[in-house]
Amino acid sequence: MPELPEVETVRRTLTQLVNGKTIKDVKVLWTKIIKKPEEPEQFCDALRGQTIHDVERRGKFLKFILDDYVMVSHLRMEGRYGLYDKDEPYDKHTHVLFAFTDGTELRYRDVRKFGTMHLFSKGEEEENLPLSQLGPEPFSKEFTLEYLEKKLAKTNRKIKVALLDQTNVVGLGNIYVDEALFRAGIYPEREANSLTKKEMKKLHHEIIQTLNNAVEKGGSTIRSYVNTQGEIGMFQLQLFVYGQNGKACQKCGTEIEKTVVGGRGTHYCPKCQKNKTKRKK
DNA sequence: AGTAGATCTCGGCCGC
DNA sequence: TGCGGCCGAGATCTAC
Repeated sequence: MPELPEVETVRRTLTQLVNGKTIKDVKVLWTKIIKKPEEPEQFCDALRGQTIHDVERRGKFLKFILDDYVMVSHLRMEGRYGLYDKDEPYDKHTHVLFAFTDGTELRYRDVRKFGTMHLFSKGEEEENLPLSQLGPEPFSKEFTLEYLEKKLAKTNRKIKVALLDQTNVVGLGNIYVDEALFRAGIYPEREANSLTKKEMKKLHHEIIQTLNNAVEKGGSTIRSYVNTQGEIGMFQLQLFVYGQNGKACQKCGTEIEKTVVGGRGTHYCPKCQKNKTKRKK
């Protein structure tokens, strides 16, 4: 569920909470979360004594920059980080604990246990999975209109499916892809290569805008949001279509519909996002 | 090479 | 109260 804006919000908060802290010990209670190295014990051994210098983001992944390593962490659906006092009890959904030398503890909670952590020697993280295949950041100068046009022109996949593909552009998940398509007025099942130049331009703009608005909102309203459990809060933009099925479209009043596209629940306004798949002539 | 579809990760929750 | 089975999001794997 956390997509680029949520991950960015978590990153900003995390950075304020853990930068400069030194790891004294690591406990892994659910080993399947640790994907690299293979032995969780090696994961713990490597991290002991390391100082966190920064927390960065690549797509939906968090990167913890340490002395000699980079820990790459994906929250998947329900992963959360929180800073606690080491003596505070933890619940059954807490799977990884990073104890710092100052008596605080960074804890990873994940009800579904879908999240992942990879530990790389510094400098090796970008050239290996899971980061190596990722497309450009939507806010970067690489993500130009021309780039998007080129990518989408050579595929007849449904536009929603193409946008969820993180090798094309990173950051969009099921929520913001529906929102961006709504804002751009594009039917989610349109073949990517059928988009007109004008639609392409609008879409490119709305991808950036949708994500940027969400980041701004998260950044300004809950800059350092930590709930009473010490957990870092996530934010969600006011949504036009996602989860709004059955409700009136905020732009035209038509009822928002829900279908399945590429196996994903898909929300759209049948009037604002007309199906123009069959273009005449 | 590109892509559709399968697989994998689980606890919550639904219905019986 | 128990339990089989489905759901969901995203990355990755597999087969065409």
